Amino acid sequence: MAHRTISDEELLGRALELFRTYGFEGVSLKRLAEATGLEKASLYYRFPGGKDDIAMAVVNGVAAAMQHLVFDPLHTGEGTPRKRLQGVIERLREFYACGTKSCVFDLMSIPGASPELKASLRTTMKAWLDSFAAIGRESGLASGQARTRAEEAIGRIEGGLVLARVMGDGAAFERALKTVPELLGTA
Amino acid sequence: MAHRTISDEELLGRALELFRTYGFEGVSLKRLAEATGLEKASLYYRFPGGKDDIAMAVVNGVAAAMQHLVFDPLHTGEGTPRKRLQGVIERLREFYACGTKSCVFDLMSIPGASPELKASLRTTMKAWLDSFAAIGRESGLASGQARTRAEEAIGRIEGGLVLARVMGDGAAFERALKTVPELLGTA
DNA sequence: GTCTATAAAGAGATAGAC
DNA sequence: GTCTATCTCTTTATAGAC
Repeated sequence: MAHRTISDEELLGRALELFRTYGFEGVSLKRLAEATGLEKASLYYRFPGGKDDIAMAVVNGVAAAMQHLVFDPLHTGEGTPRKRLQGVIERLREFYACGTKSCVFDLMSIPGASPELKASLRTTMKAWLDSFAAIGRESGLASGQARTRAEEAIGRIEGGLVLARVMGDGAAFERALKTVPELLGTA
Repeated sequence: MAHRTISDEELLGRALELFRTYGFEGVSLKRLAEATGLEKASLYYRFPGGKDDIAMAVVNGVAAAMQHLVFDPLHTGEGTPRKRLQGVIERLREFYACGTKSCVFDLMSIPGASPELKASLRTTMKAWLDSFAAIGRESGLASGQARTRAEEAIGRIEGGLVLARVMGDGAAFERALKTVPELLGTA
């Protein structure tokens, strides 16, 4: 079958699912080709840098997703901080499929990934910390405590995802999400 | 050079460092051979199942390490719960090298690892949860809350390790460790 | 118990047809 | 813009010498 085109968005979405499932090192071009319905050579045409290039595009896509799933609604959205944070938590629950899907920050931040990729992950993580700290301040926390609590909340979420993966049960992630409003002062 | 023997303990220690650095999929037999000073064929002689076999032995070693670094001192050790937990936290700090080393529960619990390996990780994680819950109860927490807090503490530790890796700075792990005594009621 | 050598499969990468 | 074909290097795994 010739010319089985697939949009960049669809392609990168499927690549994301592979990377967050198998980890950076666990994803091969063969797997990417099977998941996208393209041959390896076609992937090289669209992403000349090969796997690193695709992984970078995936991570940039995640950064964009975090921007409009989390950062924008928290910062420029309507309603009380409490309501905005509730909405963000709902979107995180969906993004991580109730704890059944792992975090790309976790599985792609290991050696083997390019320095650029790791830098992008770090930048997005910083933005997440800033975003949660801002909502904490808006809810009345002092600046220093808002930073501490933002790290605590994100740590709980990431740790909950690890626990959920190890235990084979998303419940630990759900419980972690529940602690976030109190940590950020919107409970 | 012939017959460059290495003890199982030393061999598995070096393998552990590889697995917790590069993840399960990122470790090849070539890397294991280089790190241990043995040829690949020698590794197959000692671990006939190859990489899966070595990984399983590594994870069993980690289970044993957790037993005498964490579970035994918490359960049968001397001193107040507060003192025992302090000692355990010190040992965890050392085991994770102040947040510069990742958690084997995290990096080895992905597809690619054998079901037996994942089962062993889960069993050890359950033991960790039980151990922290027991110290919480001993410190006066109600049974249900002790379980919740144990998961919270381990989640914070695991999340702190993920944050430390992503940010390239162990500080997030150190801050996570600091929250543990309060969570378990020994602060 | 470790070595050298090698086979077979998988991975990354490119050339050239359509 | 995707395909088939191919090349090289890596990885897993085994056979047989010492």
